[in-house]
Amino acid sequence: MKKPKIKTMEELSVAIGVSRPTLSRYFQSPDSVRGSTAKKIQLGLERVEYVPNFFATRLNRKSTGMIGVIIPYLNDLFFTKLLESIEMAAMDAGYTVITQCSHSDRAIEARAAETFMSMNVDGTLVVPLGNRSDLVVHQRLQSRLPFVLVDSRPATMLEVDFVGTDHKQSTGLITKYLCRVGKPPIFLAMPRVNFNAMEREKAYMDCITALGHKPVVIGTDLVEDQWYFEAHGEAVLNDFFARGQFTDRSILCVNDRVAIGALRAASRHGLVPGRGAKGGLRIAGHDDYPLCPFTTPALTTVAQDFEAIGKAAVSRLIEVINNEDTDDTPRIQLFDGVLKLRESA
Amino acid sequence: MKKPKIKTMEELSVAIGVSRPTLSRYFQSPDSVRGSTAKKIQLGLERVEYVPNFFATRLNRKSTGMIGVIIPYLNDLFFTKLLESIEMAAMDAGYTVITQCSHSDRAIEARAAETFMSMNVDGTLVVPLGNRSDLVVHQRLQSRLPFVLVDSRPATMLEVDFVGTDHKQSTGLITKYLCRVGKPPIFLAMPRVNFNAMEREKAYMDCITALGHKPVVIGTDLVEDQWYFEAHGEAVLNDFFARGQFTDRSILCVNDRVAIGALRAASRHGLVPGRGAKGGLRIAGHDDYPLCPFTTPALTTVAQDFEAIGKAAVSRLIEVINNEDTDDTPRIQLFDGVLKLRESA
DNA sequence: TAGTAAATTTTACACACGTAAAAATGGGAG
DNA sequence: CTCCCATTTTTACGTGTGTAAAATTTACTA
Repeated sequence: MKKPKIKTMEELSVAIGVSRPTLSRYFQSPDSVRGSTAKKIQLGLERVEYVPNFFATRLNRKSTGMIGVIIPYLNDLFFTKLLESIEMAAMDAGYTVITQCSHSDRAIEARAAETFMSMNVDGTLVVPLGNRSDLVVHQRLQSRLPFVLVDSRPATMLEVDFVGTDHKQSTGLITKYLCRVGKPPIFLAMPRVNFNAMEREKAYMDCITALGHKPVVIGTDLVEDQWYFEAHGEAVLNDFFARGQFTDRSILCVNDRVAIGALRAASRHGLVPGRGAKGGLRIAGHDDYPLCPFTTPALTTVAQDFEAIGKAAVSRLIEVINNEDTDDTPRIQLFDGVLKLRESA
Repeated sequence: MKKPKIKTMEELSVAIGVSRPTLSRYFQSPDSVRGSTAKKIQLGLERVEYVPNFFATRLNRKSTGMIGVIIPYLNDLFFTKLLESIEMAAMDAGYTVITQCSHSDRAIEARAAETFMSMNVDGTLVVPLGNRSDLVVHQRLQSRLPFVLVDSRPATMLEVDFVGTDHKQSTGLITKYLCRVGKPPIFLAMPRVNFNAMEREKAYMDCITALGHKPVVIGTDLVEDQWYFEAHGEAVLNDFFARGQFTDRSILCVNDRVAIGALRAASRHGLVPGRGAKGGLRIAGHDDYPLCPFTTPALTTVAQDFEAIGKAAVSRLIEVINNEDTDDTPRIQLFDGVLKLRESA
């Protein structure tokens, strides 16, 4: 049974026997037309194939009901989790989410911003590329429409609404834990292109210094392509282990993906990191990447609250969209990390 | 320096001193206006802040230049890789990609389809939810606009353009390899909700039978929530290993995520799977999940060609969009898997 | 320098729907 | 049964841009 296809509301209105504006009102809220009319329209809609035109719908409306989300890349379950929570929250609030991935490319990120502006999205959530982002683009976006920064923030955008993890707290938490159960940890870092990575490195330094230990940071030089975190972790530690260094230390990795590489390096050298391990080697990460429970040994880490961050970002954005913020000071929301003790440390 | 914001092309045209349609033509192709005029417009654009309205732009155009992509869920690096390749290919071809994730929910998937139809996208690429998809929705989508199925296809949609992996070939490849180097493998499957999983299971059965061995399939019952593949793999094998079963067998897992769980189960029981391993235990997967090189031991698997699949899907879709297909028979493109020998088998 | 063909710019209408204001309708009270 | 008020429906115009056809300009030739 093929229903006749109807392209415009106009045609639909003659087909059903109601005026077009009445249909318009019905689609926006079925309650806004008389019950008998609503019923008539419903019946009519069942007999034909019609979908309203998205563009025409939004063209002359004050609000488009869309939220734009910019994500730096997809091949990372952290962003993927975050995005999931954002999309769900936005959907629940009745918004259509348009996600654009910048694929680690500032030009693509800029284009995404342009797209959002031209689409008149009600607001944007942006997870920046790190210091590869074109900050001018972010600034323009921010000055044009409701804007909330998520997960990571450029040093030049401190006066903007932000939702993320309190890295000082989270990194401090695991640093202290490691100090408690073994030798003070060294820090396996990353090339300094990522704001969060830098924040964690700094938090480690502060914490370990405060505890009276000497900080040791390794892995800040670029070894592999910078987005292959696991490869980076493995490569760096392979070098050290090969020279017999750090084989009996606690190693705090800047994030779980680096830690997964670290675990790999350890196993290559016949080392088994763990809490009560004989050698004293311990490896810990940060984020609670979904695969942590399944590594060998299972990775001890600090969990970021993806769920909470996503939800908070969306609700803050909606607040700004609705102009519900009383004052002008930027709202910074930082969520605590939670220790996830497993086997590796 | 704040540039004056200009909202419409009309305003822009008076600001620059050119007629509005001339601007329209300029934006669509700067070459289509006289050089001197183009220069004048360029200069004007540098002095003001203007972005054309996305909706108005597409409203009265035959082609919207957009491609809709539906993905079942994001928390899986396989889909993430595939999506990346699709987005890049589409972008290169000059299309704007709108991605909607169905988040394992048929209602969300249906809404995404609706959105695409109302946006008049030029075509859609859909990776279905498996047998949880609302097939009526897919059918409607397919009958309304250019449509290519990717990665997995419902048994009821065999007469549709499709791009994916040749699971018979890929699974056969690794099955034969395992038979060659050790005992004939058993197959660690999944609850039968996923078309690819079912195809691989069948391919295993056919291949192993053809080789004169008796097929053994485990893990078809639902143990954990069905999208936690790793947990499923671990739980199933834990049971068997605890009973001392299959500890000296080759185990072919339906995919790498399940295999990661399997590796975990092995290590829990003090088993070390591997090529020349003492016990005879071997574990292999399917997909070449990006983390395979970093598991302990590194996972032997069959690689799917994400790159090729994504590109082929996009270029086929564009072909259909441009009506370049000579005949009416659906075009099925299956890519071969490639053996990735690492340590685990 | 005038005339003509080609290229460019304008005019005018179309796109599909939102929405305020005007007209019509329905229901209830007297 | 009639009249009036509250809803609902309709009329009419707005949204920002695409595009075919008409008008103009440009470049070139004779």
